Amino acid sequence: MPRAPMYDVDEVMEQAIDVFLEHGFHGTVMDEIIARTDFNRRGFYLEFGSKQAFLYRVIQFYIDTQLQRVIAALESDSGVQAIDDFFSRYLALIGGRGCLLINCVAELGFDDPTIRDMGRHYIDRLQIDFIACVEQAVNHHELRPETNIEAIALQLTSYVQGFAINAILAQDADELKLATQTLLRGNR
Amino acid sequence: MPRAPMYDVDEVMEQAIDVFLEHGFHGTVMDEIIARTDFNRRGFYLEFGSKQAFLYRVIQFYIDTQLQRVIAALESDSGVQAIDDFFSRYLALIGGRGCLLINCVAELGFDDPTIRDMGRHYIDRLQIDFIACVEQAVNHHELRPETNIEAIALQLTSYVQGFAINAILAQDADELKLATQTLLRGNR
DNA sequence: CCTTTTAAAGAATTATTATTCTTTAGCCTA
DNA sequence: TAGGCTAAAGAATAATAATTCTTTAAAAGG
Repeated sequence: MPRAPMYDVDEVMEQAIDVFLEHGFHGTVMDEIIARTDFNRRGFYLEFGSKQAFLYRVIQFYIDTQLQRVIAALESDSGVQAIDDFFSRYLALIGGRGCLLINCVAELGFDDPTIRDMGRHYIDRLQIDFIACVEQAVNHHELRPETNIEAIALQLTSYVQGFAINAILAQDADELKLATQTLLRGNR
Repeated sequence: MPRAPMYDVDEVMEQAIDVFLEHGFHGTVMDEIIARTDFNRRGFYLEFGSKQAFLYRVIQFYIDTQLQRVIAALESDSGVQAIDDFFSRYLALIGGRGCLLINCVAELGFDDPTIRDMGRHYIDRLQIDFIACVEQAVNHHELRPETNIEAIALQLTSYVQGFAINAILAQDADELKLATQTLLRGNR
């Protein structure tokens, strides 16, 4: 029997997310991936085949774990509270780092259909979940009955992308948090 | 007297904007810049020094001409009409292409302070101009007096970033336009 | 405790791409 | 129209970075 691999793929994914968030896809060099994830070059190519295939895996992992956990707030709970939860979790996720999926869409989206599709699915899901939440809120009399549900949901979906960009620009996490509070308060 | 250069720097800038929008900074190779702008390698390095210095010039040009023209809607006119104008011009600018500044912030912002500063100035200016517009709208009784001016302005600023991302993902310009109309209608 | 298998480490290679250099030829002036 | 200057074109070089290869050694089973 040969020795077992020392790296845990999930852990490597987590580490890779940080690296790609810092430098983007093309800005990240293999040397840094190797240095900052705990596995070796040969293992890398045996497991993933190429840097690009690796990126796809990392993004999918990011969606399935990080973003999934945030969106879950919208799907488990419901109404206004769910939306508050969502934004509070989302801010915690992207604060000081931005969103890997949105960054990759901005960097590669025009050229790369795979990434564009991932982005579209994510946005669609967000929109659908927001609609359900706002609908619930109306039903529970948390929002006025004449509320334009689709429009409000679309606003919320847009905020999310806006935050992802702001997270890169904001000096510190607090600034972003404050902005979010101001933004959501105004909507009541 | 030597022969005069054949290229017009402003024209080169316009052409370069398209290339960088398509492939991002690192994804754009010099060969394509040379092929699609009408000037030559030597001229390029004489004029700009490096690909990175060139990017800065192109972004600044993009801000000073394209984005400036759009933001002007907020500064010349005023009130709700100005905001409508702004979004209609902005959509025309980014439809099917996205926003060069936002893309560069997403790709390089974490690593590159110069670009981060450009992004911050842009967002700050947007926010200030929106505040002035919303204030005017309240004064002219286009919006209710209890309107939370800062919060509404922040919402609008966020939409702008959200649109920039959506423009990359939307199949066609119409989809984006429709979404925008829905979004703004809901806010009245 | 030796053999086999393959993981780890990192050196070597290859590919790509930014930058520089060389050649050619156009334009202006004298 | 000849000469000098420099723009255009693109070949050559240098730098960087992705991928592959080689060596070393750790673990499991006999």
